[in-house]
Amino acid sequence: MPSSRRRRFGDSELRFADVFGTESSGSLSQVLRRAEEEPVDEDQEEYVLFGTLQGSVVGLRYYTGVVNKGEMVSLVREPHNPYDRNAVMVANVYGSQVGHIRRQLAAPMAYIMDNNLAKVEGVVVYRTNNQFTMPVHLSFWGKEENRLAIVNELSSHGFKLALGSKGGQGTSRGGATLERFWTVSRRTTAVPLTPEQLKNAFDKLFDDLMEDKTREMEAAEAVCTALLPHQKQALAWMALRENSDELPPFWEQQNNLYFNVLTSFAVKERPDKVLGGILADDMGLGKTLTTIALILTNFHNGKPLPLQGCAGSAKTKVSSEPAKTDGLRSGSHFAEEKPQGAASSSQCKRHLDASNVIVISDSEDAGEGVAPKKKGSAMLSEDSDFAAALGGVLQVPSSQKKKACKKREDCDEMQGGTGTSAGPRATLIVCPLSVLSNWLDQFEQHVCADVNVHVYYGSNRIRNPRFLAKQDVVLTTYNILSTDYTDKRCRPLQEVSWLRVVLDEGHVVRNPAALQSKAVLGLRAERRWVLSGTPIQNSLKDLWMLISFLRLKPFDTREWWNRVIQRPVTLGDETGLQNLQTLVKGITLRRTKSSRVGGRLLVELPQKQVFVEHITLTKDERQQYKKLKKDSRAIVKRYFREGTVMTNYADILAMLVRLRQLCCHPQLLGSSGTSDAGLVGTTENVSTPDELRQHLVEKITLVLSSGSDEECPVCLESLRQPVMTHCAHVYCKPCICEVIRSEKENAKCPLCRAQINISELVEYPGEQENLDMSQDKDKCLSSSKVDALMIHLLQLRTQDPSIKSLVVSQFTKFLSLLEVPLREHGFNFTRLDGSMSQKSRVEAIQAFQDSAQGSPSVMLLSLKAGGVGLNLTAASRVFLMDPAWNPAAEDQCIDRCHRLGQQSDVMVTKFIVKDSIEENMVKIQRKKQELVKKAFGAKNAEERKQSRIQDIRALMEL
DNA sequence: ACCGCCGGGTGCC
DNA sequence: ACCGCCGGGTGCC
Repeated sequence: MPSSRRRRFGDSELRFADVFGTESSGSLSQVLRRAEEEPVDEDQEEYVLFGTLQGSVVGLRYYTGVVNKGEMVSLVREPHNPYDRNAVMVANVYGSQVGHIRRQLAAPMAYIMDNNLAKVEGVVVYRTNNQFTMPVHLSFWGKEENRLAIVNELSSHGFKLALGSKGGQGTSRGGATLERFWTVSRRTTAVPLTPEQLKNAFDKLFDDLMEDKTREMEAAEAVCTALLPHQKQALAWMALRENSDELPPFWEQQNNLYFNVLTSFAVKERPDKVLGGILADDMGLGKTLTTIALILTNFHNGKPLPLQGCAGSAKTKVSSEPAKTDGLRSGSHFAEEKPQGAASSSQCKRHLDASNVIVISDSEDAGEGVAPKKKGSAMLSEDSDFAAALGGVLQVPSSQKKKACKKREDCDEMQGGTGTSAGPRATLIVCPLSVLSNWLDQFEQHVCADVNVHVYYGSNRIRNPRFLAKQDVVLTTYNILSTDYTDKRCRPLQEVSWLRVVLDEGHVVRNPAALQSKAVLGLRAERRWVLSGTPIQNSLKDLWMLISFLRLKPFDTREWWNRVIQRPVTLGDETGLQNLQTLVKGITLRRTKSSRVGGRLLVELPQKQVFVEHITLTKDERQQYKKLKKDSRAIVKRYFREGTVMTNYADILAMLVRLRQLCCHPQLLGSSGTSDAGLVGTTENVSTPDELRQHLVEKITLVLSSGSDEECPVCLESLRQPVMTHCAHVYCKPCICEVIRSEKENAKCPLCRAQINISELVEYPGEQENLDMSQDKDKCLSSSKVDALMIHLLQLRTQDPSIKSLVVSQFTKFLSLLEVPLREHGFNFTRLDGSMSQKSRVEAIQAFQDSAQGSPSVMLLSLKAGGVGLNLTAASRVFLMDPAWNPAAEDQCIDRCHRLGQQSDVMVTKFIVKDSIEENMVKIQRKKQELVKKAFGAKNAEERKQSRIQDIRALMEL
């Protein structure tokens, strides 16, 4: 850049230098991403193509960005440009500025873009040999209602939109006249698909993902559980993905350039490798074990993790912050109860005996760099630390031990000392709290070497990045990750350079606006993995987060994802679908329980049978139910009449809860349950702020104490840290706080648009065990449902006392009520619910899984307690006491025992009260399941609201 | 830019 | 000479 020009255009040059200068690529992505964080980034699914326009890009000679024929460009408004506040900048896929839109056209475009009337997308369809300007093909996308405004604005500046032909194409060809300039080979023309075809295509997305992924790999010696064949395949594939030198999907090498087939973008530098991917195996196929095996086996180029091992210990060493009793002390009890090396050294020996003891001789004379002859030996010989790790057990000559110890100590002085190189060592695993203990269990169970697993959790967690980097594995939760992220001053997880980051249940991260998403995207790592049985939860949009996390350029920027993948696919473009499949295929391994390898089932599970048992209420129960239903209906009817269903949503939910409770047991309603007072009052007769607050606390307690699986209207997930607004709507605390923060003083409730602010939010006081319960013990009445359950349990005990059962309810209070008859009949039982500490959970699970005589035969389980990873295979009977809103939650619950390791056939009994709200719920469940099958996502806020209202009608039979 | 536009030089053909 | 025409300088926003 000549200095005269720099002076001349000083202001703007400088600013661009700031934005683009520091990094060679990706900076614009950040700018774009920042822009997209603003609320204007609505569902583009409703967008239609208004038309196209030929424009020109000027000022090419001032910028370095290049564009090839057919390449897509992005258009970015530059409201602060000193020469023209209408300026529209043009940038290529990698974010380098190419030029500006000519000012005459920039004027109407600025208006359109600033008022969010349309999204304008550019493609440089052909190039002239003009070095100063180039033509750009602009397509205008937006909501139908804005069409007129756009057409008017353009025509007032003398521009006219040409009708867009064959819309949809991400690599938009726009006007038919331009078709001939399109040279990149695209064989198929866009043929819209029917929803049915689309759905099938989505299923197919994961088909054929097995091919050439059947090679097996043995796990490192430190893994002492024998992997099943399909797990060895997954391990081989994962290691391959981590050591891969391949170009990411859609990149091809052409001469000395790297060319992106989809965006036509070419760069000299090789695009960053995408190390990692999505392990999308079905639940129960052992994603956790496979990942543990990966961590231990593939530290560097297929070599195992070098383990320190000075002492004679050979077990997973779990550490967490010292003593602190705030809720959860994951893992610490392992250390307390089983001092290092004591418990499992026998396990280790067993393992070593069974595998190869040649280890030592090999490791001594193999020297450096000898090609591996057999599994294990080479890994050991090439890494003295690892040999030393085993040495503790195998009695390596003491000189070698000492040497290894010394080395380890030295390494500890360096940040993230690895024992072999200066590169990062630690793997960060982020998981939902519910499966955290499962990870610890699995490390404990499957690893027999000295692996440092540090639990980063609890208020006294060690916020020291240097310390964290030195661990082998750091386990934390999404919650901690996002909480830390809000503290700008101390974000240890963000500071560490991880060898590997694993997102367990990765689909929980799907809303790009959520804090946890930002935190996840900010993590630094060489390799990235997403574990999820259901990578696409609701819609294709969900996948973007994951792709973005994996940094699959250029799709980690929302614009390119939308243009090239999401919109073409949702518009039914077959090419778009093919592209999506190629993309997913390249980075995903998915097998289901019914997948077959070489004609054989991947995993043979015992049978599962589901029975529905209809319960008839007693005369008394029926009468009570009828009365409550009549009163509730009257109130809901009134809301419908007044059109205030949404504003009184919490009240309605509370009434529904009461009806459901009554189906289970009258005592669930509590003291107020028997009279009209039990119905929720309106806020009208509440005057003081204190009263209002108290009132809201009662409401939120009523709505949530039941375990009703309400979703947060912002993140669409199950509620996390639920809070209630003054207008009585429930959200995740972080979600609604984020809304309030971004909207400042004018924050409105997303559901009813009432004014809200942070100080007025009412927190959910949590599950309180009803105290009168214990006093009522003796006069505890039974109920039809309780009786039905007891008949089953007693029968089972006579039939075969070793059979274990899960008794599941959403109402923890109901579980407490059930304890009474269980005790009366001398059942030994355990209990697992959300209010329990991590420690007592683990104890409950262990006790239940124990097969010894006299071990508990029943587990009282709250539906949402314990996450997906929970392993309750000791049970072969499941009693679902009450239907859930979300049928998937029930299935998940059943799968906790119907999974790998289950020895017997599983029988599930669902109790449904005849002629009650429960039957209506089942109907809705069924309908929803069909909907999920048919329409793929595509539900916007309004549709969701409508469907909720419809649900209420159906439930109340209105 | 093999353009458009601006402004200075110039002035029959 | 308050025009036309010529040719050099110049050029995104």
